[in-house]
Amino acid sequence: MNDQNDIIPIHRLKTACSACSLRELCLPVGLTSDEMAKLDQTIRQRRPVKRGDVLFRSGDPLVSLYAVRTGFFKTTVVSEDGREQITGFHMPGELMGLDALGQNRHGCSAIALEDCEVCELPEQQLAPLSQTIPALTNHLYKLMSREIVRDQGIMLLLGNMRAEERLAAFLLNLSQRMSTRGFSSKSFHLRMTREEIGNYLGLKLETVSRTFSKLQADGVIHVQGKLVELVEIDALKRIISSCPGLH
Amino acid sequence: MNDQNDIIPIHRLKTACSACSLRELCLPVGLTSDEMAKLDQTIRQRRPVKRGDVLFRSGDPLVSLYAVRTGFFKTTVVSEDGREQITGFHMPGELMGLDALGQNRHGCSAIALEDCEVCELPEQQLAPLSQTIPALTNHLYKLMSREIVRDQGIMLLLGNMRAEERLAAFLLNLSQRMSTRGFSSKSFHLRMTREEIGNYLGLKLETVSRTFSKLQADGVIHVQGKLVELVEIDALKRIISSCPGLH
DNA sequence: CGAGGTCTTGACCTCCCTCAAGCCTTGTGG
DNA sequence: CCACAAGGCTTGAGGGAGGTCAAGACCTCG
Repeated sequence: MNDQNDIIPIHRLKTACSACSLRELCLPVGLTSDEMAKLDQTIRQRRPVKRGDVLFRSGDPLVSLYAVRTGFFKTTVVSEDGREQITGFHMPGELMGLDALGQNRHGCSAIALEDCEVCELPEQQLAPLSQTIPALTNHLYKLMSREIVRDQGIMLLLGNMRAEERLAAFLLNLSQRMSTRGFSSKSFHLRMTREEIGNYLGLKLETVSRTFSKLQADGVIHVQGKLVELVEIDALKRIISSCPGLH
Repeated sequence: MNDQNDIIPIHRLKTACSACSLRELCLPVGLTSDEMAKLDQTIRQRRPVKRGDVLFRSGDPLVSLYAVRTGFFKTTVVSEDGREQITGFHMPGELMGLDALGQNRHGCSAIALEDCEVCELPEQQLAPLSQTIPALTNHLYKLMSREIVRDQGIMLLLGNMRAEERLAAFLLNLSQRMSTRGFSSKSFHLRMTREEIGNYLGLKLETVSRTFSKLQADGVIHVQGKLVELVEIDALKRIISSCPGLH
């Protein structure tokens, strides 16, 4: 049936979705190798993005959806008067640009926090591809839906939590995502500055710094610049689910 | 071609999507009358929901998507330790439950703030319907995408704005949505309590009350219990786009 | 008409912000 | 390879926006 897909041309081995180490996290999830081959044909792989580069800007017309292949991105929204809010940090295997499907314009900007590579799914291919791969439609629904759930979680964090809880939740979230990607869940490099962490969490950079110091003094984590080690993960979890202000 | 759809049975006149006053806001947007007829056949209209009733609960398996037909809903997420965050207030024509498509479980709870009616789109019909009405797939993408953009806007509000700005943004948002539905944009009833407003905006109810009083003292609005009149809409807009804390 | 929920207002307090100073890290050009 | 600049981080001191606690007024609905 799909035997022609069992042999992948050597020269594509390194880039094809079907051979990508992220295929279980990224767009191809749940596709047959037949379907994945179709996907491979429409996706432009391994486009490099330099640190600091803007992949797309809020307001730009939607050209493509982007999957992070390597590296780290942040997405930001900006209010009329210029206030910026970081809405997410994005790791390999995560899709960016879903918020643009509504108006065919990006609602946020994506900026590389380090040298990155992205895979590109042209918007024009989206409708035809959805027709030929019904599972993809469904998968995109799921991804968008998960994005909504994620955002709602952040709303809870911003609306209800104190500084220490926010930072603990942030670290645990990073830890969990690192481990999903096969990295250590206990120690990792932060790719973003204190200011960016603070912006994301609705705090000032000084508060982030102070809270890191406090967590370290409590023996819960160990911080050295951008290197973080989660010493007592359970204690971190206890921080977010203990609620002193609750009756 | 679709002449059978030009005549709508009398007994359905009041309930069919094709005759609904919200059809330009709700799911049917952009559908042909042919397509709308198909939609009409799968949607259960006018299911009543009593004030205080829970339409669906976070964690419930996804049965249907719901469109508000009349009345007002809130959706809430709850953290493990019981903290609640209101993630949105929902007016006629708005769809609820999109966040459940990811895991086939609801990620938030929907509670009626007054006696309501909802229209119900069974989840099982979603895939087949998407096949027969390609425009619907696209429309659902757009709705979900818009939800993401909306949530990002709230993140900006929660992360960056002071109490007065949050409340001004909240009132302007309500005003704009009321006017889209043909109601006055200058005065309306708040269907939610001060506590619910505060929870949504990341403030305490006392702060909401105080801020209402201050805005009234400044002559920008007039509040009498749940009745609000926006006296100086431009002044309200100026509040959110003036940023004293910005350099 | 009374009870319970809702709203307002005051007084006080706390958590986080602001401002400031100094240190550390990183990268660049002499 | 070092010097220096610039950005990033830490820490302290003080202040302010909003939270907390409390009391009383005002709905509204059985």
